[in-house]
Amino acid sequence: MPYQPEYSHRLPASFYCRTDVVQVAKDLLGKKLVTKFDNKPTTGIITEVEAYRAPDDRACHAFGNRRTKRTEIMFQEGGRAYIYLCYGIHHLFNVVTAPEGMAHAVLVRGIEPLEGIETMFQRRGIKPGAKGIIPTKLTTGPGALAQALGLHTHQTGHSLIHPDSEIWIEDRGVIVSENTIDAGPRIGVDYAGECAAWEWRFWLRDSRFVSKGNSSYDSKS
DNA sequence: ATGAAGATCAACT
DNA sequence: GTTGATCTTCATT
Repeated sequence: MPYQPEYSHRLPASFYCRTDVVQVAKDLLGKKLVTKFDNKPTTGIITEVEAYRAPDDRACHAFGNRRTKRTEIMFQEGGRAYIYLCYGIHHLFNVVTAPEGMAHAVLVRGIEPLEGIETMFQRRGIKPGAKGIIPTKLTTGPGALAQALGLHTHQTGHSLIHPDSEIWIEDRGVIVSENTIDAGPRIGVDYAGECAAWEWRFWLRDSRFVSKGNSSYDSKS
């Protein structure tokens, strides 16, 4: 059944705990991702996501329902952060979905910055472009976005629902119709056999803050 | 104890 | 288009 938006609130458990992670991934587009560390809010609209699903998805860390210390978090009830280190450098932020026992997650790959942009530039170690145009590299790509929002592996497992948590997602009432969403294969999962071809990457066609595969917005300074 | 691989990015040529 | 950085996790010895 379709999710009913709630305005001006953290997305509730009922949003995250649905069993169709592909649908949840699409529904996350247009939502507002918020972190508030050290009383510095940084926020942005989610523009690009990928779905991962155990047990049948070979690209998922929990493929075959493999439980390890790292993947354990994905088996918990939806509405938590799963953050892990990639290539020894990048902290990738995922949203855990589905009820307890189903290891599903959505990787957030891009946001359009809204608030706390100064803080994001500082964390990223880059400067604003000419005329105040925000360079897409500020928050495009999962490693970049996590750095801009101050997300780190030590926050893995943190709740997105609990009123005191420092990471959450809001519905601002942005309507994303199906025909403004594009889909394609996930990035960097060529090793995953036939699963590599699944079109479980979704992005807002009209956003600049999308990592690749969208030729009309590539590499414009 | 050891080694291989990885849901990436930036700086090159 | 190619490559180096950098380190945790997991499987194997």
